[in-house]
Amino acid sequence: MISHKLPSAYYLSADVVGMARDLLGKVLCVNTGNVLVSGIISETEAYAGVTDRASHAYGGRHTARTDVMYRSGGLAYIYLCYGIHSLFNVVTGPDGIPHAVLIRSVIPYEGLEMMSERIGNKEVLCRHTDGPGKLTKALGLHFRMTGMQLAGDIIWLEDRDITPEPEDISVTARIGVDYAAEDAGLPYRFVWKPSGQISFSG
DNA sequence: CGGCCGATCCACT
DNA sequence: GTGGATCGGCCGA
Repeated sequence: MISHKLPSAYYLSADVVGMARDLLGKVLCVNTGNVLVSGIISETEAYAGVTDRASHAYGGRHTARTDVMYRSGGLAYIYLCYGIHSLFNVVTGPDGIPHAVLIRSVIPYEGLEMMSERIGNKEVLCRHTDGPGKLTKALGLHFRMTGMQLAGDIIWLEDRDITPEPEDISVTARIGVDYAAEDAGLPYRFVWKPSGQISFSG
């Protein structure tokens, strides 16, 4: 069987905004306890290195938590937000450049039974995975998993040739970053709203 | 060591 | 639309 897994080299692009756009339609897979769950990425935000006031690495801040952002692309950066939610980011870019893409929404894809269990045995709908804190709960991603390789066999991304139509993608300012002053309005958020049936060629 | 705060979510009104 | 939950990280003293 063909592997659709994205290779480590995929994550090395220095264009973090382009990466955020490109991740739409990719499949985020998580395998814990020998159970696979996955979702199709439908909303992302770019966080652009040390110059981005909204980034945890702004101004070169480099702490135990943010160290993973500075490493070569292809790692998971997962952190606790508001004391409750784990938020999942894809670390991108070359070594030393702390770029990351926040995954804000996915479309439930595989492992619906496991996802249902995780969200309280409800029927799994898009509304259960359409926020950064919600999708990590459904997929079983936890901030303790930060630093994991994305080309490994616990967390990885796949290219299943799911390609968003350009007209179905909107670009907006990022959510919840008002504190970032002049960077709050940057067009770094990408939202894919499929207008028709999602098609698969792979 | 203390205090503040957050890349959110949900229950209420 | 509003406010509370909830706690690790970060910074200043």
